[in-house]
Amino acid sequence: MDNNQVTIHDIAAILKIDSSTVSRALNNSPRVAKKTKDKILKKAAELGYQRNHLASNLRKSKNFTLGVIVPRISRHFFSTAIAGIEETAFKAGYTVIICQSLESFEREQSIVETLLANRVDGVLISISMETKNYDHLLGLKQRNIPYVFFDRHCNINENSNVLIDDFDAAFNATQHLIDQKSTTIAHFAGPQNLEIYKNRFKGYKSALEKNNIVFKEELVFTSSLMEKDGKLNVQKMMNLPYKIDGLFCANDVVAIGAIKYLKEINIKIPEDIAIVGFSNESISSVIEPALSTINQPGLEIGVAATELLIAKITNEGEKLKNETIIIKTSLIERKSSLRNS
Amino acid sequence: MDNNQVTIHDIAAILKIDSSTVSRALNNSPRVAKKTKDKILKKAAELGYQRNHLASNLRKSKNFTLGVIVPRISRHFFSTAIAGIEETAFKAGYTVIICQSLESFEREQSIVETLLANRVDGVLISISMETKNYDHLLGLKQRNIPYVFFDRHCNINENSNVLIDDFDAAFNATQHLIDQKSTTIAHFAGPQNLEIYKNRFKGYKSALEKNNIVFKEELVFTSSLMEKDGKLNVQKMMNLPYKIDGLFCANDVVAIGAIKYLKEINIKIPEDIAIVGFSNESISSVIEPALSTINQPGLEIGVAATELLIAKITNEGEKLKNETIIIKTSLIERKSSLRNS
DNA sequence: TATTAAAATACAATCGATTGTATTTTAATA
DNA sequence: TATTAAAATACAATCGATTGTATTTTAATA
Repeated sequence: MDNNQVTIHDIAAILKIDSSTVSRALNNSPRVAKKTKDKILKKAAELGYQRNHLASNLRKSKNFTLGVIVPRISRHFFSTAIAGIEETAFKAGYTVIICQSLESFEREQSIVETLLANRVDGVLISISMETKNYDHLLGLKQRNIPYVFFDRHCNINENSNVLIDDFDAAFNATQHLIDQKSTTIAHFAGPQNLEIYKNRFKGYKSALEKNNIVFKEELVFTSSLMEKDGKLNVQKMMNLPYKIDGLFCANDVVAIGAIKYLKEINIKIPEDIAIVGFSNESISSVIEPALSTINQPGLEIGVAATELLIAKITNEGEKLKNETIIIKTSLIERKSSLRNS
Repeated sequence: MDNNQVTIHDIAAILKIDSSTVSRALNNSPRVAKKTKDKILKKAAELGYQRNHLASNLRKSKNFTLGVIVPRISRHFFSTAIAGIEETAFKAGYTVIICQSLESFEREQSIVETLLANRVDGVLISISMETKNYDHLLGLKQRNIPYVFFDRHCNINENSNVLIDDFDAAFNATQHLIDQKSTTIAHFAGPQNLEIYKNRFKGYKSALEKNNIVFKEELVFTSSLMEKDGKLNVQKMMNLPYKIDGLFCANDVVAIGAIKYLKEINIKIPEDIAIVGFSNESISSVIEPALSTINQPGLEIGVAATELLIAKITNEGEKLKNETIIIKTSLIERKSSLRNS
């Protein structure tokens, strides 16, 4: 099968030298004389030697494999994050196993089990909407396998995370709606067991307070943020005795659902109601009116999370302290919220 | 590091039995007595034994790793294909290395090199727009590493492919435009070095012929099918001395670009010009008017390609003949082309 | 019961690289 | 030149599982 793969033993035999010296030379050990090293490297290049990672990793009892758990690969944010993860991991010599929870807690649990069975060296995780407890991550802790949350993290302490400042972004989004003369602003919130949605909610609330707008519980509609939820939320919203003229959505998908339905029932965006979403999915610049949203740099988040994870794996001995990295977001102002232009 | 991982030797020692017997029992070899097998499996379960794949694969000199080369992970079609690939590969015990060519031939070449260095057991590839020759795949052939093209294949024979019938789909799309009373139909074509775009072009042409519409070279605009190309193509198209009332685009992205610009210059879709795209990206149902398109089932294609590749890897001895699997597509009729409703 | 074949198990080498320890070679100093 | 320390290299075990061959045990038959 592996027909003519060159090994260190082939090189050793040709040069009449021990394979341990060849190994050390290829790893640039100071224990090998410069002259010998050169000779070995030259011959290795000549024969087209390529290290057998299986053997190397077996000996070092390291897998050079990372597990990645995301809700859904095909979401634009996650696919760009994965691009960053793959690239960073690959450069550092790691292979990546990508798994989708599909927002199911049960699936997420079994994925963790499988990753453990595959002896990953570390895990990147963005938890599902159903995830409310974290016992399924204990196995990782027990086996001393480091993990880093990205985007959808959890609220237990002593974790490493790569996040955006959801509170801040939501605050800015809401403030923007207020700046555009919205006075009665609704919020389509995500599952409140997830920190990110909790913080987006808080940011919304805080912006209202700061502008002396009374917060009304009835204006908050919590759902799984699917497109259909956008329609359902709008229907409920329309039954309220308020003239709602602003809407901050916890993601773009639910905002798109809302826009589609609002147009159906002939409500003008942004004149009657100004809307801001969250995440900058690619659909958001295409819908009409184009959706204002928070840009969430997936690639950058993926890269940072992977770098942090690898640092944790590598410096395991020194017990790298837990770190939380915050990646900057920005508000993209589009037609769905711009009343002045 | 790997603190308390149980090995076959641990089980062997406890049961006072040889590790080779333990290995055979765990692999359900007929050489081990049922009674012994049961004893071993029970103890293995009790100790939470998990096979060390590194050791196993080293011995079998197999990597259980597949390489995947796609132009861009974040394209909806590819991200869903990857979901299918990951899942199928994982079930069969394979890990997947995902690489993006980003439509660059140079990058594609170096990716193949890296995959070789990583000793993948097989490769799934959807070639870049720049790829015009296939010498970079010779290394795979030489080392007897099977590969399967999916979607973007190439025209050299003796390959395995999982494709859609681009000709047929394009024919149907064009026929649909004709059925909707289009008489002068333009085509936004993709790079003609790629078979898929060649076939889409041919399908378009064939539908015209069948309906006795004279094919005009000037109505074909070839580009890289980016969004900006949509605008550029429309500008060129508008300078022609024809009243174009139908447009078949080789992908959705260029169609979206076209629609956006056509709206800017106040041309009515579908009344003035009916449009059909290709691939069913998620943006296509969101644009207004919603874009008619060809549904290209990414997940299914990914699954089929992976199954075919693994079959080729597994039956290497028997030299599985090259196979081309065609996955069914369907025309999704939306507002951008429906004049009758 | 003795003999023989078949079944079950043990032995030992192996996949390829790494690494602690032992040995040899080289260079430095008396 | 003889002695000693340092540098370079060789030896050998190891990571954990697999697999061909040898040996032992069991069952079948005379």
